[in-house]
Amino acid sequence: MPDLLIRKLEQFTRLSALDKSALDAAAGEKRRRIGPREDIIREGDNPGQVNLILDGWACRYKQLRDGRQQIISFFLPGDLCDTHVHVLRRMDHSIGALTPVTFAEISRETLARVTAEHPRITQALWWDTLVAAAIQREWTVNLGRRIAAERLGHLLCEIFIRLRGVGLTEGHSCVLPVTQADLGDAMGLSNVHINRTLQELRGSGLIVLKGRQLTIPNLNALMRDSLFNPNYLHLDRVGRHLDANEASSQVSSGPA
Amino acid sequence: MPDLLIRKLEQFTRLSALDKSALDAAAGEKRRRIGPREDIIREGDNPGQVNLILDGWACRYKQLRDGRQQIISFFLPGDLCDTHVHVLRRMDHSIGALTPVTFAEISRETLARVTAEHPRITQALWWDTLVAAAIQREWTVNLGRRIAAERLGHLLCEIFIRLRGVGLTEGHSCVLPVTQADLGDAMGLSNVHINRTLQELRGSGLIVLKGRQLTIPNLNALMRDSLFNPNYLHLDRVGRHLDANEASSQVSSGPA
DNA sequence: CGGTCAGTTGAGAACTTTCAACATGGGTGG
DNA sequence: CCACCCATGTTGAAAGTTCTCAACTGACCG
Repeated sequence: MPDLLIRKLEQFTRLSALDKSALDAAAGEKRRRIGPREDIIREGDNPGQVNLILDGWACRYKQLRDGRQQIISFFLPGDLCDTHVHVLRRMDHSIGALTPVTFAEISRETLARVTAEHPRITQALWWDTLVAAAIQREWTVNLGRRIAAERLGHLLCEIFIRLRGVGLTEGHSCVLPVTQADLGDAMGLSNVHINRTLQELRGSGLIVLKGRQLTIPNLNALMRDSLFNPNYLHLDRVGRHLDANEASSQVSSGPA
Repeated sequence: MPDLLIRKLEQFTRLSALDKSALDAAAGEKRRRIGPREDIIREGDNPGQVNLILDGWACRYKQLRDGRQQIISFFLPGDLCDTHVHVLRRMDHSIGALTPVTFAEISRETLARVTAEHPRITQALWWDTLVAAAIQREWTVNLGRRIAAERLGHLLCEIFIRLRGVGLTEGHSCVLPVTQADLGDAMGLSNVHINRTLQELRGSGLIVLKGRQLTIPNLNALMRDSLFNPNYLHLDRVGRHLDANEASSQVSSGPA
């Protein structure tokens, strides 16, 4: 069930029962499960269907010739990978699982049909795509201009808020099922420095991290210290005016 | 004239005379000129029309509370800013001019009409959008995992190849009309370190940089030393099979 | 001619990496 | 059940990279 995707999209706009069942059907077509460190798709492959993460964490990543490796973005449950890559001939990066991952493969055709018939889904997927782009931009700022503690704190804020948006937090806690080396690959830091930075954040009481559970006792404090501004996640319900009526209005199609 | 945009898009697919005149007309509707350090649009503003850079360099950027500043991407002549941001309510970053900039404002409605009537333009704009996203991802890798000399070399390769794609190079040379501080803001480095890194690149004969003119005597050498892999620019003419026939085929609309 | 902006230089400080060793915990085979 | 193994996390110390600060140069402009 793409419950999490639906939940995420409803942060932006309400979906009708029909919209939801269409997403349901699309996500039910084909399902796969892979283990950690396995790839969903590799650099150089021909991009095929769209993948919807149902459970587990995955990431985009790229490796340099000499082995250096950078995680470009995280995919959390409810995230769609690459709604439109099929326009390009080859993947310029890989997508791999960080934990065991269950995902749905949605064919291009199915997605095209769903969006053609459900303008509000189209609009919501646009929002999702644009937010994903905004996250990528924010990572540029994060890697370019924040020192290690801010950078890592910023990432944890982002992850917590994204997970909260799909209902995967409990109180002030959520899972953080990745290794410190993974965090390093994402933040452009060494695993050793990630370790020390986590200790620093723990020491100042900003986070509690034991095993794979992260607790952020005071999210506002962590946000402040990490110079985190949630604007870029665009959680301000642009589509709220659509809530009342089920009929969609003014939904564009095409890239314009 | 959006000649440069057309030239860029034709790296991906051929456009018909009709396609081109439609872009021409769209870009001719409204034109503005601003000086360096002026903003085209600011964080928090309501995104309006789509901007097409006709001349000069601009950038996306973001400022942190304490004044730290990061350039998120460069806009070169022929680049479109934000084909779809209107879905979002507010800009989460600013776009500003680095040099005097002339740009065309294309209204949402105009762009929607052009894409509805010209499927091949739609397809080409998709390609452009996806390449822009790929560039953003590559910057993540660049900031996260390349040391200063590689990072700067990588940027110079990218800029040179992008400018070459719109015909703005001459032999091994192109303009580089930004300050060292701008390069620092883009690469997450201090202006002092940019200065020293440029000297290092000059010293190894990889670049010649005088005034605002950049020469890369041996692009392959700079690419090798910077671990630059041009795949992410997707210049492999995916649409080549469309060249023969003027009629478009299999062009999707909507985000699927 | 003074002022401003961009570029350059030196030196010390700050941040981050590397390397190597050690600790911990869960899982597996004997 | 225990011994071992391996992945992950932790620590110390030295090395390397990058930053900051501050001064100085050169070019352009009014």
